[in-house]
Amino acid sequence: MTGRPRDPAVDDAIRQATLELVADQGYRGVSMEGIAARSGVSKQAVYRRYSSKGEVILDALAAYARTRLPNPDTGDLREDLLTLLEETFAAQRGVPGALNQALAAEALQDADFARRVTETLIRSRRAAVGEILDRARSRGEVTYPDNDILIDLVFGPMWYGLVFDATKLTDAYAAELATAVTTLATSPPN
Amino acid sequence: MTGRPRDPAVDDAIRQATLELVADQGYRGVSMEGIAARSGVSKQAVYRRYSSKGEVILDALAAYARTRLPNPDTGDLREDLLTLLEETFAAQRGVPGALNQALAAEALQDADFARRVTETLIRSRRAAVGEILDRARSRGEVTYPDNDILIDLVFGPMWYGLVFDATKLTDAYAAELATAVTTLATSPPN
Amino acid sequence: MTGRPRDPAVDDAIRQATLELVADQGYRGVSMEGIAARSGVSKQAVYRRYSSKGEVILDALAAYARTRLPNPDTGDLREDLLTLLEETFAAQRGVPGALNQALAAEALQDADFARRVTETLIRSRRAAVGEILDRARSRGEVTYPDNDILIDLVFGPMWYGLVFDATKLTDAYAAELATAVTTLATSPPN
Amino acid sequence: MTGRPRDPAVDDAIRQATLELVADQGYRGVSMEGIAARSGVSKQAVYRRYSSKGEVILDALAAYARTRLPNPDTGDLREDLLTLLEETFAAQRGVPGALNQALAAEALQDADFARRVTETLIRSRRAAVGEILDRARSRGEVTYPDNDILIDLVFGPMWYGLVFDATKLTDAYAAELATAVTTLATSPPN
DNA sequence: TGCTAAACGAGACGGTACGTCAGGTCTTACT
DNA sequence: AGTAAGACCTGACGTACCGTCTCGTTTAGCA
Repeated sequence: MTGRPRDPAVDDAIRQATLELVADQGYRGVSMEGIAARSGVSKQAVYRRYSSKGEVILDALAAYARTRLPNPDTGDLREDLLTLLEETFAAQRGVPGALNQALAAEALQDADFARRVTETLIRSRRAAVGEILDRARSRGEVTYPDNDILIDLVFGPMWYGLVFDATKLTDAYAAELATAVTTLATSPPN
Repeated sequence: MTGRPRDPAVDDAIRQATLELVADQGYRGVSMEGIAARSGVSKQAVYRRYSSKGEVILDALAAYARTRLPNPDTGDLREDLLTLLEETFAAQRGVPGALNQALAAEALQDADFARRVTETLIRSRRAAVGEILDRARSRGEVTYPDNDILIDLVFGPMWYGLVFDATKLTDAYAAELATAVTTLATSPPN
Repeated sequence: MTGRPRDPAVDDAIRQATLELVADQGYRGVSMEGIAARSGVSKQAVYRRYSSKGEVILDALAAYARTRLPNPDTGDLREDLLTLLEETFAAQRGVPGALNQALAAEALQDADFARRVTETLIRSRRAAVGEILDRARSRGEVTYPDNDILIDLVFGPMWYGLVFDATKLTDAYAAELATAVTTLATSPPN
Repeated sequence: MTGRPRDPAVDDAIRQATLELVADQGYRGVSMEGIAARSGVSKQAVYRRYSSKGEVILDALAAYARTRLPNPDTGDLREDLLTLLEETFAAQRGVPGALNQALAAEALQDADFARRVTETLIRSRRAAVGEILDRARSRGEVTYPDNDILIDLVFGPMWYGLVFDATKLTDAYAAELATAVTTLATSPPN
């Protein structure tokens, strides 16, 4: 039942090759064939681990996310949001951005995959913002009743940017967005 | 000297086949090969008109957009936004939604195409919201200084939804979003 | 120094699976992978015993041949040849025929293997005919000077048939061939 | 209805590459992939013309055969047979021999293909010998009643040799075989 | 020139078979 | 009892083909 254990070096090589390919050529340049070739690994070895291109990308991205999920707690809502957005946007301007674009491209082609992504990645990112809001709410900062819509307002523009113009995601834009969301969240109830 | 004029029936057949394919099978089911086959037209005839799959989709979508760009003017900001969002979301749940998803998928794979889409489609949609805001501003309703970020907050969540879960774009969600943006736009300056 | 002895049940399972596969699906259906799978034995266990597919087949066939090498001695050349050909052809219409075809296919792809087959199988089959001829020669029946060519005329048509049309190898054909070879062998010298 | 005509240069390149591969590496070295690669042609172009490896080889061989089917007519049976056998064996020692081996290997794996080969190649080769025999028969040389078995005795040993030892097919062997078959064909009826 | 039909090179797709190798477990014989 | 050799199973691995597909281009001929 045991058999030869999977070679961790192979796992790493696949992930590494995926990162390189996405970074170099974007989603268009990524193929199962190409990943295998670049990583010096057989196609079998790739397909044994992942059933599709999307899974490879999702896993590569998850590996990133595992190491650094920002969860600032400065005691000030706007500051927290700003920190999170700046860090997140900074990442989106690099390799993780390309990975996210690839992920989105896959999700657009496969509803099932989209659901998997939501459950794997999106949920935890949303939870991070949720916690920031909840903390601020317990401090009495937040008056807006609905967390969900606030979270959509935080991430929606990011994906909008990723799809059509990733260069938009600057620190300045993070500041504007943080201000807007904070303003809304703390607006006096009518 | 001019030669045989292009057959408009061919144009229509291509557009029609594109719509059908997107409607039936989503972006994954769309290919230049398939469009030609379904429309009963040669591949050459397609490539003579469009340089890529993206262009076909963009054109098919532009044809839609030309006919119905909502620009409500009820005299009330929230009402205007709500109307626009409801109409837009309704469309996104149908064929234009699938087209937009296809468009996004293409844009994610080709930065140049993304720019073209921005200039062709996105700009005019944003302008529509900009006009709504400007009218409200001239009525004294809007206090928030920055139109751009408000527009991002209107459209960002829509694309976010299109990528990961199109069913999210309900009338109820339109209402929540309209409320949120209106609240922010009309929040008292500090 | 000694280690665990090889399990004879494994030997049997391999041979049995090989026979079944050849019988069911012919040479095309035979693969080392398949033999291992069908016999419920690991690939290692097969490769430990045989270095190639050809060796497996050769061994399976040798097991057959060991049990029944016809060597009729009726006191009449034609009768002897007829008996031998009928028995041989009868076998060729069954599993041993499929094995011989597989053997030929391997031999055609590997000259070394062809030589091994010649030394293992072909030589003894030829010897059997050689003895029939020698006995007839000692009775004064055979006048033709060259045994080798006579033996080629006995077996050549069989392989010709195995390659292109195994159904040809009927009793009637055995009779015609026995007659022809006998006629030649006993033809008056000029 | 017309479409672009097939490029004859592609046909030639495929045939040429096939010949080279068979000559260099034998049947084992021949693959559809390899043929395409060596000929500098796409796999599609090969599959468009031939449904299998066997068809490629059959066609390459047919092209050979078309140019030189020996049909000697010296007025003497043995002389005719000898000429035909010498020429045929000479060819078998070269590229056509390797092609014939490849053909046989395919035929052994696919009964349908074997039938096709029989109808395409084998039949005409047998007919050539049949004509020689018929001419001799009309001269009163041949007394043996059955052409078919005589033809089997001519070709059987050749295929026997091709399968297990192609070096056997020398001029000396051709002479022995010609003598044997002539002797049988002209043996006095009993 | 527009248009259809089909060929073409390129290369990804998902899969199979080859022969090898790495981790375990189990069986024998020699200490 | 302890140890070492080797059989054996499971399953991973790189290599090489398989036959199919789509892409974007090209070539011929009809309208």
